[in-house]
Amino acid sequence: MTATTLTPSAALEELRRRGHRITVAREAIVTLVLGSHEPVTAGDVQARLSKKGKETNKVTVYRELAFLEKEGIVGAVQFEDGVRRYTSQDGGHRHHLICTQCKTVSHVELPHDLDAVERRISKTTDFTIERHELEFYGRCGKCS
Amino acid sequence: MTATTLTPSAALEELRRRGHRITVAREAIVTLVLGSHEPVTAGDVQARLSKKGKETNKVTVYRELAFLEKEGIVGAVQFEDGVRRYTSQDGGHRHHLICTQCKTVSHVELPHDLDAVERRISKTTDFTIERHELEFYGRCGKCS
DNA sequence: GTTGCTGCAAACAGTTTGCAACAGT
DNA sequence: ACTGTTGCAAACTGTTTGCAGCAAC
Repeated sequence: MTATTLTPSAALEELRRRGHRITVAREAIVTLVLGSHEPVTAGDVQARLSKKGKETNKVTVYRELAFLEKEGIVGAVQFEDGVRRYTSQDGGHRHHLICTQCKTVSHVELPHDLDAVERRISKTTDFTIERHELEFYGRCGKCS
Repeated sequence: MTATTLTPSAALEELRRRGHRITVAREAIVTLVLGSHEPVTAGDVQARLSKKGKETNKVTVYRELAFLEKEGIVGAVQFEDGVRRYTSQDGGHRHHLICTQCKTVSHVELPHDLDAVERRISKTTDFTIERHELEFYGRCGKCS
């Protein structure tokens, strides 16, 4: 459900509707993150903007990414290097396949997600699950 | 399999057998981490040592934890705050239940772990899974 | 013209490194 | 006495905060 792809322009329009300003930096960052297939770090974002001649202060990048996350435009994940990564949320919840060699991140979607596992935990503990985070570490096709 | 509990003294003996020295700091840190039921950060370790009157430089704590991980005495995990945590590895692989309110971490062990899920991924992708990391975020019994 | 957004400097947390002194064997 | 281990200072990375100026509306 709600697996519709959020385009950069739709996202910007939604932000404007909510009373936020559409600045050069905001537009560039929204476009970049929503257009990327892998989760990107603040550093990635700044570097890619810079490569396009759009120099942006890193503080602005951090603030903008936090803002977009708060507004629900992008999602955030964190792997074991402890660095925050941002990504589009198309297609709902994803699990990550992280190559320990080349560090590339790809996705899998599981048909029933972890429904069975979560049901079992609800039954055996008094913990109320809100969400989960699942990453697989190993070797991608190119590195194995 | 190999769900035997590793006691601090057994761990220290093993380290000595491998030719490492048993120093005051090493003994204290091994005992502390293996005796803790929740994963602990380097900061936790230093604070608890300090509370016992065993002041230890934080650099030593970091180095010792890294050493113990390399030697396979303790395991490391990282949640979404990006802080490294160390824990005993008794009972093999664990999944974490992290309360978003009180930050307490507890464990679950799943009877067949994620075997079915991993088999499915092996079948549908060319990724070779070495291990996985699964955390559930939500509310613990006390906080719900 | 408001006021949200940006950039700079500076602070901050967690972690790592270089090197001299020290302590376990 | 050898050399692994420690502690101190200092660097380093990722991230956050305070504040004055700017730019989107």
